[in-house]
Amino acid sequence: MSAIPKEFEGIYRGVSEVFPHQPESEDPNESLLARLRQTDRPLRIKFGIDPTGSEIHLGHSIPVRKLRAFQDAGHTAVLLIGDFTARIGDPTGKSEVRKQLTEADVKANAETYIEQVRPILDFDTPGRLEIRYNSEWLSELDLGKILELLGTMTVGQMLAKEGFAKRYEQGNPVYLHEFLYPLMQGFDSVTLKADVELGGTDQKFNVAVGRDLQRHFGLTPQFGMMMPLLLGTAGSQKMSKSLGNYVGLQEDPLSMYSKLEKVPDALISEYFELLTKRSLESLPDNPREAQKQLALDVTGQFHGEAAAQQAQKDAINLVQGGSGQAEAVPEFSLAAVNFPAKVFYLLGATPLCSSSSDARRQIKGGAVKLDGEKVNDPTIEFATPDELVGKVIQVGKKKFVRLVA
RNA sequence: GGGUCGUUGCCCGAGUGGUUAAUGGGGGCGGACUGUAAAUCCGCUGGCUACGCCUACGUUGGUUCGAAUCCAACACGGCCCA
Repeated sequence: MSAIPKEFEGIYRGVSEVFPHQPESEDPNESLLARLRQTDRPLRIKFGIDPTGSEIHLGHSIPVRKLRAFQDAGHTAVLLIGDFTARIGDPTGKSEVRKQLTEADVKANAETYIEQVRPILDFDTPGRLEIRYNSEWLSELDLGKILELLGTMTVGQMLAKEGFAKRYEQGNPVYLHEFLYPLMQGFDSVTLKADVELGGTDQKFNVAVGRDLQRHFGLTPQFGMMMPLLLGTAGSQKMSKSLGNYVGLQEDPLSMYSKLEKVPDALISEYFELLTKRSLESLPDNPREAQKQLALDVTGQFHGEAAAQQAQKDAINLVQGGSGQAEAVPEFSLAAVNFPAKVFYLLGATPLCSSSSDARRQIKGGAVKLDGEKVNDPTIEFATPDELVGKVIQVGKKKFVRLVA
């Protein structure tokens, strides 16, 4: 991607591929730059997200941030909530079929998603944001229309999709209704009259189908703008909730900061590029310093600078043993615990451990501290909440909770 | 529709009647070390206020003192045939 004019740097930052891509061309259908320069109206930038879970993470935030960059350049962000498609499940990247969700699940998830992206997008400037649900048109499709969609592609073309081909070759099931997914996503682009569709690199096929369908329905095909998949905090695989290596957008400032300040060195510059506006030349040489600035920057985006600063102070205090000094530690109400309570039971009740059995293991593993003092015996018992109120309990180096009445 | 093989814990994948909550790997978590990183080493990785009890190997029944392991039916999937 050479010679991006300064005015479009924000739009092109961290992008791995744009297609079609004829940078020399002045044809607004072959070059996104040409389109951006020549357009006489705000472009419609589509990003779709399927509400398949209740929580989204930094990986999802990348295309959303890109939407924001387009908004800031005067274009219209079209945030598509795939409430209909969520129920089929995007086969992309899956080695097996995703389980189907109920309508109620999907609806509940969709509502939280909008709240979660609120800090990123411009919700206020008129004309800059459009939120749509694809059940609006997909649930209306009749068989005739569906057949028309199906008729635009051959099985061979479908099998060109990496995921399908691989599963098919490995003898894993590929269901016919999965073939509909790329077509539905493409039809979304038709309905929304998208000029550009954003997505992770794994979405290239689906976005390309959108182009084909738009052409089929007599529209100008959209551009595809693909972004790298964010690697998870452990550094080896893509960020994903099921792999447990994610940073959720809803996490409290301290957890968010704590996770980000220990991302592997190898990921620091990529995180900066994809999650912040910092110029990569301005990053400090000292990786420790870079981690801190990264954590501060990203946490600040979601919680405000003051909260991020506080999280940094708290993180330092907590780790250096001055446990009680931290202020913005998330609270956990002891009202949810029956007394007398043993530590492991108490800990199992907090979000720090997944179960009381897990809590026991963590204690045995030497991971647990109460107000900075290591807890060795899982069966220590507290008769009443009184002696616990105000204390900070922690598991490992980045999970803390303050006990309150 | 017929034949045949298969269905194991987050994932992959061993296990073919009795120390099997189930080998191993991946992933994750924790500890040591370090820069709260990486690499390396070590531990943990069903549930239960728990020295015991409960639930687990597609589902439901059956055989047996005893089954993830044997039998039957069903469900789902792969391959071959139609």
